[in-house]
Amino acid sequence: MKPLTSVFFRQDPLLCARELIGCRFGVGETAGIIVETEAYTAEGDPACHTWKRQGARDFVTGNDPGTAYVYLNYGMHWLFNFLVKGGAVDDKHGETRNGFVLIRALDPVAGIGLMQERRKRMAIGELCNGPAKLTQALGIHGAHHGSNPFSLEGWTLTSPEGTPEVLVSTRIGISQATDYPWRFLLKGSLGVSSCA
DNA sequence: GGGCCGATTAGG
DNA sequence: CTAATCGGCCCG
Repeated sequence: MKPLTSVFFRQDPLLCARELIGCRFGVGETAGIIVETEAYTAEGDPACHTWKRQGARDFVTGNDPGTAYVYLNYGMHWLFNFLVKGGAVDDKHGETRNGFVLIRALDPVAGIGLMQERRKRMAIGELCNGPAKLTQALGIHGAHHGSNPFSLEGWTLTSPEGTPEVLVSTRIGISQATDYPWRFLLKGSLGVSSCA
């Protein structure tokens, strides 16, 4: 139940993605428990934007850990990531990298009426069970790209109560590096985007 | 400038 | 199963 700070995003993206499971993510009057994440690493990961895009590589070098990386997919869907920069510290552990954590699904816990309004009165189970659904439900869009979530009015991120049980699987919806087990799920949650 | 391809979603 | 819809990248 403690507020996370940008220090949380100074660690390896895989650890970060795993530890975000069970955290409460709030934007304005809406909030949800994070139940599905995916890690992407800035180097050695063909599925990461940094693999092809100079702009993504510049984003990593030019921004602080925790910065929001928001991008438009299929010309219509905003997807939300946290920038993770483990590379600057903790070198002794060797496996520390830079990258991103994609938030793929939430269990809605607050502002459900507003979420339904934004999501065309969709059923509760369909409000945040996908990476583009949750940005719509929370009101996240391109204007948030590059901003620091911890300085945005009304944004909160707090650690779980207790210790969540986390499941691991391969990432979905991509065509490169489909065998990396870098997708994390809250055990028992029905809110995940698909499979499980 | 043109063609192609997405970290997706809602609706037949 | 497919349409929707647009920014990046890779050519030429």
